[in-house]
Amino acid sequence: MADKSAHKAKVRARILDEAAAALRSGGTEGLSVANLMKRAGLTHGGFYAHFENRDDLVAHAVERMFEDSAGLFTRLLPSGAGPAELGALVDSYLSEAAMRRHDRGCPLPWLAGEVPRMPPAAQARFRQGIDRMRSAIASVLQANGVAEGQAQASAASAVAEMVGAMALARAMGEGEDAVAMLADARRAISQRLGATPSGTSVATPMPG
Amino acid sequence: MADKSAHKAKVRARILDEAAAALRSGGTEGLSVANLMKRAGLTHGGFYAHFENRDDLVAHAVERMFEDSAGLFTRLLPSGAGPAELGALVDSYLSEAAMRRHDRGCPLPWLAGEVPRMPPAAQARFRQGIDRMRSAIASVLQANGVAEGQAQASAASAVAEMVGAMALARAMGEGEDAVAMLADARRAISQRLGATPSGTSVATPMPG
DNA sequence: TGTACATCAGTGAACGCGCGTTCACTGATGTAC
DNA sequence: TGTACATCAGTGAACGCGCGTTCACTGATGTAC
Repeated sequence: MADKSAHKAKVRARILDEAAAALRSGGTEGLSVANLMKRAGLTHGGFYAHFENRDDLVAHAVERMFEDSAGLFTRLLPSGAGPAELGALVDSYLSEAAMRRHDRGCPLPWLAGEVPRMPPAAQARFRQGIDRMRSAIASVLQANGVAEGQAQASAASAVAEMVGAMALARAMGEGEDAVAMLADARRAISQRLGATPSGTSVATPMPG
Repeated sequence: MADKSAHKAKVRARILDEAAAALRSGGTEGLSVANLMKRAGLTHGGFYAHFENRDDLVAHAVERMFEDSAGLFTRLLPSGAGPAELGALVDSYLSEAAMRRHDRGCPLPWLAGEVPRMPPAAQARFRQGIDRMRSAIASVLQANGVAEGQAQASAASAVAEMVGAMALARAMGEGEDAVAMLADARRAISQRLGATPSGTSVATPMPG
């Protein structure tokens, strides 16, 4: 019994990983049950042993996708984080490597525009994901002496530019222009958050 | 003959308007030829008298969509524009009304994430559209004394945050949180561009 | 330990449906004489 | 001006296809005695 349910959990995780990857590169409509199951090494009929229906899968896949970016935030912004950690987060989120990785990472630049037409359960996961990103950044700002209201506003602005810059960089074709767009955004965000970009050795003071 | 081709052009424009509206609210995949033609008051077979195929339509519909935001930029940023006009543009692009209008306006917040999987012709229109937005803002900054490199970088950063903030506001459900997100972005962008928000009567100097 | 039975993840054929595209046609309009 | 013909936007039936979902089934695994 234990072996059986452990096996089922593993298969379910495999399906979700494939679904998350497919959603990123194909959007909500680019994900078909038959294709997904084939990629997971199964036949389409078995899908319904793991998920209620397609909408249920999409909601869980979105949750799975956010685990990637939540992981990035948790890893790079431990408690006690300051300008250097914030700078590293911004640089990491907006790195060229992140732009070119299409199978992993934050779902927002790929899917933000589609959220309004997603099934309700998936919409809820997105709202939660956005909120967590904003809160994580706001907490660091507050812990470093920025007033709450200003910290919330600065964090929201930073998240907006991070998501927008990555979406536009990919829309621009990931070439020279796109790389420049990422660099411009990294610099602009780090500057107004008082964060220290990864490459910099001299610390900039956090605004108080 | 003249009457006949004028009629055809009108019908084609009507189809494109409907397609642009459908793309915004349904994405690339939410647009079906049969549905579109019904909305335009025709039957699906007639579609091929106006467009080569579905991809051809999508490319032209994207072009049509950008005409809306290009119009906004041209209207609000005439030659000789300064901080006040720049502030009005930012406020207008990121207004609550713009967020709630789903049938008109800039296509980027809706579709930026889908661009990488669009047909090549449509991708090209998007790249052109992004470039025009950035150039329009950069020109104003340069005309007001900002050095070229800095003007380009600031404009890119502003466009990224405008697109990201609007996409996230809609993804958040267009409620209180979304309204706050728009306000935060408007303030952050205007501040770093040295622009004067519409509601402000005291002018802030443009950074030089 | 050995046997009979229950569970249930996964199979694969089948369903009804909407899709993009094709095509023979209709009928209003414009042209030629 | 009147008639015969050509053009072509638009019609609507039909096509092949992939979709999400259902369902009777199979067969490996876990449980009961």
